[in-house]
Amino acid sequence: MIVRGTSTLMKSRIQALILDAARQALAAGALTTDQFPEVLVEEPKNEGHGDFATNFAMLSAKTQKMAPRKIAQALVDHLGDGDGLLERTEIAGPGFVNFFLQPVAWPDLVRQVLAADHAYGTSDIGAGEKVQVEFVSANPTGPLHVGHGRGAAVGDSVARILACCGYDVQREYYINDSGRQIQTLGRSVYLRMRELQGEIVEFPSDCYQGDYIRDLARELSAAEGDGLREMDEAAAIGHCARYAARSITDGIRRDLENFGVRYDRWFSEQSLYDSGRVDQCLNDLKARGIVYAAEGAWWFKTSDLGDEKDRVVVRQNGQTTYFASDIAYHIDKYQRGFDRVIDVWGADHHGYIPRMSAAVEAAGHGRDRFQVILVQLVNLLRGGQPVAMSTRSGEFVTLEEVVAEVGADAARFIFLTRDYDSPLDFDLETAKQKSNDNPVYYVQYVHARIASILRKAAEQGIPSVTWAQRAGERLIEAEEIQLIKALARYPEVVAMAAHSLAPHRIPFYLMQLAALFHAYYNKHRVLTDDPDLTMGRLCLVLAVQKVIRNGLGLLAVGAPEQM
RNA sequence: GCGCCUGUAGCUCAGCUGGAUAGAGCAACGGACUUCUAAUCCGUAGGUCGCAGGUUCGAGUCCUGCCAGGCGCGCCA
Repeated sequence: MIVRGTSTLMKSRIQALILDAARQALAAGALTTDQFPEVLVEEPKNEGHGDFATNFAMLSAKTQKMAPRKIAQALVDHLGDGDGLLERTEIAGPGFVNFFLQPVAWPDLVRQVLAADHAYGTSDIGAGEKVQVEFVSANPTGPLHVGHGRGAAVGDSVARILACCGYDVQREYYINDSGRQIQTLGRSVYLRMRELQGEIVEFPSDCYQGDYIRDLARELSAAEGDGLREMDEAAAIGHCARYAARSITDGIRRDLENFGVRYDRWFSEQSLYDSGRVDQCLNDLKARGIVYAAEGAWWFKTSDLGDEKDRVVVRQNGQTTYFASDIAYHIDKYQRGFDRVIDVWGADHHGYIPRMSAAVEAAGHGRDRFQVILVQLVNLLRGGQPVAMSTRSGEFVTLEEVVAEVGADAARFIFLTRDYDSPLDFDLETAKQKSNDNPVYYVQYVHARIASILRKAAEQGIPSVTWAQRAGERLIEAEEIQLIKALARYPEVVAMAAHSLAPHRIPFYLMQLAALFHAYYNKHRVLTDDPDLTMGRLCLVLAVQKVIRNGLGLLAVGAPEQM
């Protein structure tokens, strides 16, 4: 793993030392085999256990056929000091080797952070792999609600994290602008228009009930009501459908932009039909016997590929199902050259995964190239009380309303401060609070506070913060070393978030870093009478500020200069 | 009935893919502002990691079986 700007990062240096010691020990006959496990280095929770520790000896016990503590001893006996990096080592517990670093080894990391700046935390672990992240993809039949907001925050953040780690990422929104629901949308608008024109119409319960349908009807009526009256009903409904879908899609795009989310591509489902790719795909699958006719319909043999039963792709009435266009869509994704496709779905769609995976596999792509992030549902609360949400009745709180009430930063942070595998209670009152119940401000406050220090420093005649060895050497307080260690961890946190598609690691890391900073701030002054000490501390807090900014950037949350 | 997700402090949640004495915030209690922003900090208290087995040097983490909650199980999307 190459982590830019941190190739001399402590952990990898320790790993190298351990591996080297193991080889030396083997050469000296102190070990029995070169079957070494992966060298795992961790930071012990307990400070008494050193700066780093490895469980190499325990993991090797079986293959080496030796007692763990004896292996540990062999390692320690052949360990170099890493050019003065190590102060001492010890063997502890069942066979841990604990490493204690020279305290002076840490401040240089501040220099590295400052030098890397925006690039600190970026890496090449993605190696340019082409990844597509498709998220939200809500049907253009109504405005986005909070659940979509969670999906948007997760999808966008995953994309940012992957891009940060050297993946070639594309964000895409799939517009379901075809099919029966769009017809229903058109009919809903059409009927509301006739209502506006004074007709008494019975509005069916399976039509979209929300007020936004009336708004659309009003707009359309004002713009081209006359023309529509002259059309026959079917043509008018079709026209209404296209108008409404386009208008709602525009609204969705605007809401997402206000939420900090931009897509590289908006992909139309209808375009798959227009270009004949759905038919082409079905014919191809029929030719291969994967799609077969039965009971007057066409079925996909998903049961051969792990699904519990076969699925219909063309109904008895000749109409395709959504599954049919989804197959064509996903095949198209791979044809566009993506090595990996990530779909972000609401948890209520989880039953769809086996058949989609089956389709991807049938198209000749490995299952590891298709990943679904299932985002659990959002319970919207106000002051602890559930807020009624029902798409059917049209009574729901839209994403736009939530963003207007609590702000995009707070909303995004809350969405991302929970594992998407867990359901989320989103309390509007809590989200508005500027307290520690609402950690986005806690983290942003660090950035603002440091900005304030830097302004003050400039007033006192220190216009720029520049690293100097003798200044860095003054960073010896325990809180300072702790802060630097936290900074050192950042690139790994990002890499891990990318590897396990776990954006929530970023906010948790930032909260931890913020806590260390606030504690430091309360205990020590940055601006002192001692120029070297002051410069050393300015370097440190500037490095903290940069990491906070970089981290918040992965969440698309702002880093304010003042609050 | 079957499948997926969840179950960790009073509440909301982490727990780095199996490591050493399980953490944070809120709420509670007690402290700290003539100082670079108190949207902050320090301290106290709070636990049978849903339950029971199993795997091994070692389990909140992995496997099995239960229990509870959420979501799904259509020729709907």
